[in-house]
Amino acid sequence: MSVKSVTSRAVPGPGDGNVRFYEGDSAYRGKQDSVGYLVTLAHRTLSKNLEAQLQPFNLTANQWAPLLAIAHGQCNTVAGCARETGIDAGAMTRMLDRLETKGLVRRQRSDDDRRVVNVALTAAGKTVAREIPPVISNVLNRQLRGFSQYEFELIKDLLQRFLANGERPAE
Amino acid sequence: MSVKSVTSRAVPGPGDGNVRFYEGDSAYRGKQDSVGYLVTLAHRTLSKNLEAQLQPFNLTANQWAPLLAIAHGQCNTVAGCARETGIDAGAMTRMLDRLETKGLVRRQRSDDDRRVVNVALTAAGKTVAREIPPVISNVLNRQLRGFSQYEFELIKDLLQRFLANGERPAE
DNA sequence: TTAAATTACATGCCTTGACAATAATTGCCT
DNA sequence: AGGCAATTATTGTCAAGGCATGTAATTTAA
Repeated sequence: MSVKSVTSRAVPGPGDGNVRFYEGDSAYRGKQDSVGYLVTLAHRTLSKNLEAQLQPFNLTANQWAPLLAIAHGQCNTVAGCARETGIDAGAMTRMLDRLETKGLVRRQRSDDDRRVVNVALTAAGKTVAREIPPVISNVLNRQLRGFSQYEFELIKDLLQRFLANGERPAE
Repeated sequence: MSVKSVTSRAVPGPGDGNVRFYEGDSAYRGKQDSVGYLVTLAHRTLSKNLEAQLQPFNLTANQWAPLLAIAHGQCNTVAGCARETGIDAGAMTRMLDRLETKGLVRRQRSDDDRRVVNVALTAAGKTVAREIPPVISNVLNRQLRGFSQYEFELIKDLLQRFLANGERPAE
């Protein structure tokens, strides 16, 4: 299902693309009026809930993503996993330190290219990677309670555009 | 403008409230399909852009919020500001340490209740608090480029519901 | 009026991420 | 071969937040 058909590009208002939602001096009325604040809080709540449900697996809210990325073959090096999950390479090195300490990940210097460190899941890591997707799904579904299928597509579309705008460098 | 009239509660689908958007085993197809991932990335991008624009003020992406909360009289103690901004009290102590170091905030033990530390802006803090709202607004408006007024209300409504679902304790 | 519960703040420890600097390696070009 | 640029991984430093603990002050309750 595509939602593009109902976004602003399809239904452009008179001043489309130049609407000023927030004005400098008056700012906003309250916290729940600020998209920024809402995004921040949404992120925090989600992390908290993920963390709670992942506790039986001894995983934090940020550790499942790289784990699944490796499991799905989306990356097999430090830099690759950093790119894949969108975090800093240095942060990924230390993330893998922690996952390795927990016995979920194995690292080995590549022979082909000795700059590269190859990353793979251990047996325990594979087991966890098999068991966590339902947990993640449950948390997400829970936070989406009351959403229609249409609204589900809608929030993704709006967030993607918010994100894309943010990544475009300031002119 | 209210958006409630187009949300799922007003237009309930057949299985409203119990839609499973993510299934345990198959998880999701890609990163941009995960609302969680999108929320995380939206938050990261926003922080980055805020940080860039606040650089002239020697402020980080997280320091403007408590500053404005104090300026607007929404809090005047450590615990109060922690509640107001939704972060941990210990984290707020250290946040105020940093703001105090920068000369933007002043702390003084209360005489009425000596557990309490009263927080206030310095002259420099007041100046900054006056100057930053336009900066915040610009960043938010930029990330909302292409949004119609209707979509602006929509994303807030959807995020609020996502957030409210997340804060409701698991039954 | 004591004892117990509560509140406010601060601190320590941990995870996390960004940025910058560094070292090693590789590829390319002359 | 030598030089140079790009890539890879790691490390240090900083900001930040969560949780648990500790301490002092205050409030509630017995």
